Amino acid sequence: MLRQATQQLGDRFHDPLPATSMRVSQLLLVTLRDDPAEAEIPSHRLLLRGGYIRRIAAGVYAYLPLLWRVLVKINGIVREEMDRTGALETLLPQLQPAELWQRSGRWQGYTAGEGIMFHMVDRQDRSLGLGPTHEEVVTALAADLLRSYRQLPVCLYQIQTKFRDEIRPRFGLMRGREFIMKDAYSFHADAACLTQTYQAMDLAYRRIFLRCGLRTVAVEADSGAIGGSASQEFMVTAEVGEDLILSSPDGRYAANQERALSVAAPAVPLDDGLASGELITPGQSSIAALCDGHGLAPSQILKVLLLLARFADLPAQPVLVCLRGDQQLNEVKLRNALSQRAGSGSHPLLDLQPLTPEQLEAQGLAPLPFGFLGPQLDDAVLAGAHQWRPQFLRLADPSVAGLGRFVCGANKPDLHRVVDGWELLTPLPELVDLRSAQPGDPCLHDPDQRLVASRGIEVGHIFQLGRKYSEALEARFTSEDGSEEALWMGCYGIGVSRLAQAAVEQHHDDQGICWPLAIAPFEVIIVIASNQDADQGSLGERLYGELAAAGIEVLLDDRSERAGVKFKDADLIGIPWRVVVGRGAAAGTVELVERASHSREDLPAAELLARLQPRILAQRQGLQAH
RNA sequence: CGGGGCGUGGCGCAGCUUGGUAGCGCGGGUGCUUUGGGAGCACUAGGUCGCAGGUUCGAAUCCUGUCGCCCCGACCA
Repeated sequence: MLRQATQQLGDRFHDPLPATSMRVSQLLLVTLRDDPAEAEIPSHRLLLRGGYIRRIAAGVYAYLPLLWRVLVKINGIVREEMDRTGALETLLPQLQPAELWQRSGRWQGYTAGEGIMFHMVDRQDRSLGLGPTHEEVVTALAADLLRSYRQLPVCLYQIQTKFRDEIRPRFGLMRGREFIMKDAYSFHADAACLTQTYQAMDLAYRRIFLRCGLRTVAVEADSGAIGGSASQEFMVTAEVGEDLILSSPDGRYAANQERALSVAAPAVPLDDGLASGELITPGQSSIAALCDGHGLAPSQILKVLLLLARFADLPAQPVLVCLRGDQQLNEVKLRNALSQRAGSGSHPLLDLQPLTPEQLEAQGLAPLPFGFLGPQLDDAVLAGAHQWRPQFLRLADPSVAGLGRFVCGANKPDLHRVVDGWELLTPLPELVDLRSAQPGDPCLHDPDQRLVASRGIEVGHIFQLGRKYSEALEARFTSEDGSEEALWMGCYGIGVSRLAQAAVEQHHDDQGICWPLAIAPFEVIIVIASNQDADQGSLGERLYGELAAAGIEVLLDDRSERAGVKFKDADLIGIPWRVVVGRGAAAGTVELVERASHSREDLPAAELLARLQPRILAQRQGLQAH
């Protein structure tokens, strides 16, 4: 009786072949014929249609069995390469006490304002957060475990689900509120050792992405909310990427636009045609209108932006920014400049927004002539503000300091002025790099090189953190000379679930996904064209057993569907190699098709393994390092 | 958070303007036929039209509120 029951179960749960093989009939494969309305970009559509993911809530997805196999493979590659660097795998808590984050000074910044940390209060009234990253936890651990320079360096890593309450989750796994990330943290006795590990991670990352079959580019990056000095991002190049990459054609420079530096194109000199002093500009409140009205070039105009910065535990700070008229404000650079000036540890920047007439009114201040503002705008306009600091923080991009004569607002409606030189302005703003580098700008390293734009999906980011967290959380060790010092730290992330989708974005066609073999859920799919045909059935089964026994990850489409359905599904889910057992089965021949190239050949079934195995072994290596 | 859009069977959608008690395609089930690129015919199951109020003899449809989801933006006025 028991034996009979086990036999019945046998078909379904006790396939005698290795676990690397699988029958489609038992895979719970649910593909969609129509494009789901929610998906915009190809990779998102294909993952939904191919039965890889299902949405559970905004930015929250179930990873179905096929995708899980992909993720496990990516994790495997990540693990091998991290282990190769000597890093140690761990698993850290997702539920983290507020206290740790308060000690690092990030609790407010991550929970208030545009904060991205999910947080809650437990029944004992303790505040907790769901980990968006693990610097605090790992540094606290390091403080506990690391005492002597003899234990250093050490690197811990984990592959873990992270939580971020994104302003706008989008594109499926690309920007989710829950996602899988590999994060690593290294600890060192000195900066030189940190640099060494940082470089080792750079190499490990390049290997990881090559092995995953991804074309990536490494770019200089802003270190953002994580903090620290040097930082580099790894971008999967793709049209739909959310990041703008600026790079030089000679390959010597590449940076995220948030961070990119360039030489501003020279300004057009302002000739003497315009008299110095007041310039009547009725209704000309924009750069474009001003240029049209007076035959000016945007680079001859100095524009003024007013913003309001809110810091924790400080009055709101009005900010006056001067930029050349043809340049764009880089908000990331501005935020960094503001954070530095406020002492980001104790007073993190919570919010930065353009100053509005409504806000002025709410402060009990007189309206300002927006569109006609100039750098000389007096602090007196802020006098009597209810909650603001009554002085502007005045910043200017260096490109304005190079201007000779220029036009700027006169701080009166419908009026600008022509100024003979930057040094005539009072009070003189502080010069800080605030402009966005643009495609076409000359490069710093070689002005003959012009920046070129491309788009990328950030799949990895490495940072030299320095001692920011170890100092805040008092993670110290005893150095060789007996003194107590804060640990030097680095941190290194890879978005595993994002990487899986980025791979689809880079490898697909009209019919579906074309997985790089190294991360494909299966390496080969055997399609039995007609289940009714005994020859096909038995040959398909035989090849299935043969490939599986040879250690190849093989999927057998044994469903009683029509051949067309199976072909469509095979293309959609994107298994790299397809073996069709069809009309030639009786004569012992099969068809071998490569998914990505569509190349096909007929061959005797007896030769299949010998033909396929070398290619699969080669493709498991991923892209070759160049 | 600002703007726009959408919530109708598992998926994709129509119906709403002009209220009268729900429909199409795909998918599911059964049967017959078919069988190398998402088959055909027949039968069949499945929806209190996101939710809550309101107007009305009567609401998927009109009004109010609310929740959810998607897209754009959140920088130069």
